Amino acid sequence: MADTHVRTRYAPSPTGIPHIGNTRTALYAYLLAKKYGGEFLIRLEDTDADREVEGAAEKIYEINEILGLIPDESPTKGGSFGPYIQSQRLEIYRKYAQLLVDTGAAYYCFCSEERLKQLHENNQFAKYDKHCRHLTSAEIKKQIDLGAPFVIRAKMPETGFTTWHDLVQGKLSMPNSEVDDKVLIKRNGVPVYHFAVVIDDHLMEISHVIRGVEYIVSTPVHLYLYETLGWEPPVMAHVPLLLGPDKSKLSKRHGAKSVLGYIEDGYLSEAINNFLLYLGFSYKDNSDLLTLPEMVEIFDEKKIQRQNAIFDIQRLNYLNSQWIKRLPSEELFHRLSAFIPSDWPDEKVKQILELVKERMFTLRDFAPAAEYFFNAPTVSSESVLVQSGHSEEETKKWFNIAISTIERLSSTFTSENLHHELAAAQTTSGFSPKEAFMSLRVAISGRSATPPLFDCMVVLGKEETLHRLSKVFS
RNA sequence: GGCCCCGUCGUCUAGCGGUCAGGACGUCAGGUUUUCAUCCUGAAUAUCGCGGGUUCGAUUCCCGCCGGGGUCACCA
Repeated sequence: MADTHVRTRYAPSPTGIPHIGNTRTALYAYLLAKKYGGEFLIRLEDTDADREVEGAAEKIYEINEILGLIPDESPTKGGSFGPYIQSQRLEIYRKYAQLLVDTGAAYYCFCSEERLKQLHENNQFAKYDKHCRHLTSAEIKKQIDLGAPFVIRAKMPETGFTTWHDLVQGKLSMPNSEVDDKVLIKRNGVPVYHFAVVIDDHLMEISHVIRGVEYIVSTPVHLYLYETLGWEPPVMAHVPLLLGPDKSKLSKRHGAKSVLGYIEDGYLSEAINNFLLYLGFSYKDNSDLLTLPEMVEIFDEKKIQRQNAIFDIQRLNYLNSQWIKRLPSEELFHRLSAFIPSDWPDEKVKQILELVKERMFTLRDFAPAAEYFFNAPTVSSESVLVQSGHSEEETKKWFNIAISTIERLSSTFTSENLHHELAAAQTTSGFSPKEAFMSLRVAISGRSATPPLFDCMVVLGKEETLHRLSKVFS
């Protein structure tokens, strides 16, 4: 492979926002191209205008942008093999379709939709009966002259096998008798996927076709087209599917979101990339945190699995929590902006982030964990007494000691000093450390689980800490 | 149903004729911590889908079965 110039492509259809399994294929295509110093491009396969969803293309580009899967050539960026939108290449396809008809590799089919529908009703698994395959040239001319609508079908070989070496699946073989005479050009003159991919992949000099295993069965048609056109076919790499927890194909039903959905849920692009890489791939123990450039480095197409992988959110959570810890504070702070109220002061958020980030699995975990720093919680004296394990009288006394201890700390309101002074006070209070500090914790936060108590007090500030402490029994 | 692909702990996987079948996530236990989380340590979890072969020896090779998946559009 070292002697072929590698060019891969991600060829989505703008029929919706691609789910995460789809994006994994894009990742693999990107990694393969970059590993060999080649190009990665995006081509929009919009040959089915009816299914097109407005804005989908933009979302697709956005996903690649977010993950860093930046194309060298694309509809928006352009390139010397453009246009990269199939609906703008219709003339090109027609030219080659005509060529195929002229050389006898394809033929006109005048069958009505009703006839085809009938065929399907008779046998839902039936292939086209090749009715028009044997039309005489006189019959064809007559129909054409009549202005009869037609489609162009591939004249597939009827015997033998189509065999090829798949980069991830190994040797693959299909009996030609199983292959349908696929429609290449629709009645409206627009090519069908099978035709457009072949033409474009060749014209755009794609060296490796990376796509999901659902395309394995249509590969014989593609290979037939390459052969009759006299073109060298690209290397085929059919990657496995992503399955839901119930082992069925990942779908919306499983909450199969797009990358955009995961970003909204507070997952970092780094973690998503990392997660996607390890789903159906192996590198060490599949838990290393890898950046995109590092992935390019270690990527090995031979290590792509052949079995479908089940989407496991727990692993994504793990990877995300690790990336949250690893990201520089400033960067993490920026990513957090979409997940917090805009009126929370930056400096305070940053302080809290340092305390909270090792407790976060997603960016969404921050706001609930930081909320009480900004809005004083309502704390009942009962909830404090539960923690203190002493009578209200004794607890009040301890709180007064704590309050006056804190008041004595002036310019030295640090975690270390608080710890030192309050620990000393606690020793003579008759309260155990747990009783003493858990009651204070609940008093200032309203909860029994928070970051280290004294750190919280520092973030709160002396005034606010005293205020919350004295409020409990007032 | 035809054709094609796949089958190692719950999950992602290592393994490429002789291994105590290894790691990671998750789970459980312990340690650290005034709490939670992190972190550290340890443990459990796979008769390698089943049944036949081949072989001195099969998770590794072959066959059958079973199970799962894909596909059979003028959708991609």
